[in-house]
Amino acid sequence: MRLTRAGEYAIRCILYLAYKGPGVLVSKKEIAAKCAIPPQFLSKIAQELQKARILEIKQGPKGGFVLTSEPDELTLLDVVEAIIGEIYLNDCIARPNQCSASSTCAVHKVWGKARNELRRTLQSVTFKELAKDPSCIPNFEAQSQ
Amino acid sequence: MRLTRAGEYAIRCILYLAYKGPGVLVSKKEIAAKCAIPPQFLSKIAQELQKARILEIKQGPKGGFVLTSEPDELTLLDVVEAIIGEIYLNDCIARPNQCSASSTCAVHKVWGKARNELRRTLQSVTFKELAKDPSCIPNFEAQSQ
DNA sequence: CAAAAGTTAGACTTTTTTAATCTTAAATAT
DNA sequence: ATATTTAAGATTAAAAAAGTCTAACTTTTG
Repeated sequence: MRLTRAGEYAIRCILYLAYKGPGVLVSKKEIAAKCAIPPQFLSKIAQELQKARILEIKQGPKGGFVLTSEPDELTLLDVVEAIIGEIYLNDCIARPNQCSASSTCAVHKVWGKARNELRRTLQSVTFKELAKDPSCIPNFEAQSQ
Repeated sequence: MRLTRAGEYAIRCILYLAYKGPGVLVSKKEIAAKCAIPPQFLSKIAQELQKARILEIKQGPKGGFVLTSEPDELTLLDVVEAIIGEIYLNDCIARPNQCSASSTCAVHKVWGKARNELRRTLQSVTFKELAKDPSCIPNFEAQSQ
């Protein structure tokens, strides 16, 4: 019942990009260093984020990542689900057809409610708000480049 | 971000015991069959539930498990946390000292809030209520013993 | 246009976690 | 005493997560 490390990295990466501002290109190297993310792993994460149209990857020298979505429209939920897929808290809710229990089951209802609340909470926070405080970026204070 | 199978099994097992009533001894074999839980795995789960003082194990012939807690005081959260430990939704919140970001970080606050909501939701439901509807027990309808 | 710098994409490996099973031992009703 | 039932810990198997490697592709710049 934990967010994966890939999910945490994705949040940090987008937080950093949001802090720099949408449209600003930042090199992978810089992001990896500032956010303490293994560079190759960051590539994979960025690919997923690009698929979700959250950022764009620019190749070649002077390449890097650019935030394409608006920080005030981009939520924590968007980024988390781009990486780990739609959030479900248990398998029964995720695969109702495989579960022998009826959909009216009381336990199901609780997990469904919990899931909705969690998604709503993550959706209520935008990166515009989050980027006001860059303290969640591990090496934010460190020398640039 | 999913409940483990052990957690699901634990819920079913307790649901079954709660349906039978507190103080009623039910054999492991019966529970395993009715709740579709591998018998040996059920043993391990029961041991954890005993440690948490939710049920008691009785050995020997005519042995089995007895629910020792009151169904109207026993919550989903109690059972889930007995098996998977205290719920945390991300590592930063679970191990704040290992996380380099400050505890005042905005991202942390959101995850902390989400965690509290989730725990509160699971805590708001007792097994007395849940046991009214046994449809979450896979083979509930099947022939008894 | 060729070389250098930077990134991609997918396969592969390692590590960790989860799930389940096996084996030997212990408890207890009859 | 014995048959039944469960315990406890070791072990194995399977699945998921985390990270790395290799070869190829893009793009800037001399």
